[in-house]
Amino acid sequence: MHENERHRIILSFVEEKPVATVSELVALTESSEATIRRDIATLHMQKKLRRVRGGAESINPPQFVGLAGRTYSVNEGINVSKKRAIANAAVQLCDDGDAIIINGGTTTSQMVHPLAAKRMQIFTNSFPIAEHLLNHSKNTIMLSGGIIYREQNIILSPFENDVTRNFYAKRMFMGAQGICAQGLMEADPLIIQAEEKLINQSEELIVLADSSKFKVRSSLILCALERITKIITDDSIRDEDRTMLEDAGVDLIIAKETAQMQQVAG
Amino acid sequence: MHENERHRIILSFVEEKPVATVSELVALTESSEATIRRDIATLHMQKKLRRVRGGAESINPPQFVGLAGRTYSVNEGINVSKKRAIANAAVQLCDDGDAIIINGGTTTSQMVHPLAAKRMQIFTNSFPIAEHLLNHSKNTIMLSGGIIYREQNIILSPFENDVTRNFYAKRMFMGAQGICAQGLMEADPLIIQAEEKLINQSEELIVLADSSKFKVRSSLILCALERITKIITDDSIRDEDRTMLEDAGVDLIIAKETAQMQQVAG
DNA sequence: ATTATTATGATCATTTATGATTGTTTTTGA
DNA sequence: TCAAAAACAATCATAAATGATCATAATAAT
Repeated sequence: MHENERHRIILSFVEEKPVATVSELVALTESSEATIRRDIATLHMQKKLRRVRGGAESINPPQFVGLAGRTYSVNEGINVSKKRAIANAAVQLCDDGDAIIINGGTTTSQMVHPLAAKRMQIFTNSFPIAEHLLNHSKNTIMLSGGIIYREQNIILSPFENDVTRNFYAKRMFMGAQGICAQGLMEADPLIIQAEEKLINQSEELIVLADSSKFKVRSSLILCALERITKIITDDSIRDEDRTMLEDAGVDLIIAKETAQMQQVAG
Repeated sequence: MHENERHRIILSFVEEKPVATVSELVALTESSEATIRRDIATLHMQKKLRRVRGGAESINPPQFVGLAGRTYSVNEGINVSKKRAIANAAVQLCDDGDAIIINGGTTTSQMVHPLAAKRMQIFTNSFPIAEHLLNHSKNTIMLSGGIIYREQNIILSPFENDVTRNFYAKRMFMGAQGICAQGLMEADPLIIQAEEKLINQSEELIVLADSSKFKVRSSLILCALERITKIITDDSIRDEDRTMLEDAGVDLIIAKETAQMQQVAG
């Protein structure tokens, strides 16, 4: 058996177990312990797996660590105070008794804190949002079903059978990776899929996006600007972007970090 | 058992309790006290937990509302060591790579600790089970969608659209409030509803029930004894109940408590 | 075909993980 | 306060895992 062939077998096996032992891999590849150890050492150097005494373990997936988790940490730090102001403005659009949909994301996650004081019906596909609201609020929580993707922190079903179809709310809140004339943009196909499942389940589509998002373009278009009811952003938005939104008929809400907010007609 | 697996089990268990004792962890991992103390020392160095006399405690804020949370506290104290032994026996029926279904309940919840060392596909309708496994294991977690009922700690959809229909596993594990000749019994209609949704989604139906359950009768029949593949219980089961199960063609597994577990029970 | 190079397997000394034993320290409760 | 029990640390023996070395087999280059 060729080295590469063994490596592939080893890597696929390692994914299936908490820790794959040397003897298991010996049996699987019908080679000697020495060979397996050399393979493991090589793959360890290549960071394809982690060598541990007794065998090897998978290097991924990263542990899921909730709202302030590591997988989000890259984005978490950016513009937190602006995101918080935007999230606050979003929650101010809601009243007790309302039913809303919240799509998972770093900006929408900030909504959980002001939502803790509310008494609403909240449907979400974000496990950490549900977790937080369940433990820290009295809201009624409804969750989409499916596989929990740890990286993206969303619950997504590959099937058509999905309670998502049974929920309809006046307002849906979502984030975005980028906004331009083409529409809302995302980079991760999984997130696109999750958002597409939800996007027609509400009357108003409210997008939470700090002003930096207007510079970002990604590879995947989620929906046209015209579909959006409101965009909540911060006061650093450029005039040209403001005009772009006006042309598309999108309401623009500027969230002030001073907790005051100002509405501009669109 | 590998060091890493023990560490996961230990960390998983420590989160649930004010203080996890050495003997509890010995029982849970089936290793010696010396090993557990070394593990605790290691994890203490890594700041994954805090070492205290008698065992270890979580490093996180002490106020935790997870599996041992408020709504469970009534039942939690009853027969914990037996439930733990039964849950252990249940997990021993599983191999890495398997897909299983776990129905929420106090007994099935005990499965999370041994499951922390596995690598499986786990479908559940219990939010706390999903929460715990997501945070403390590398298993793939799949969740049913719907409304989260805080009292019963289950996710339940009143609709037919439900990803539950898309999942099928070799084994499903569930608890019960009572077992008698009429079949499995429950008292709460919501729980009946949740269990009925799942009951046909697996080949084998494995019931976890400590021996006290054979004395309980409730108002609602969930399913006939004949539908059950195996029942895991403890050695206090009466002969007449044993015969009843034999007549219905149900396999009986007696989960033995280890010496340490019995100590804990006292 | 021959040689050089590399991959593999076997052997053995070394290191590491584990469990049992023993003696010491700390806690508990009378 | 003191005695018993529990928890702990230290040590050692054993078994497993590993690393180093060398011999052999496979492969490539000339």
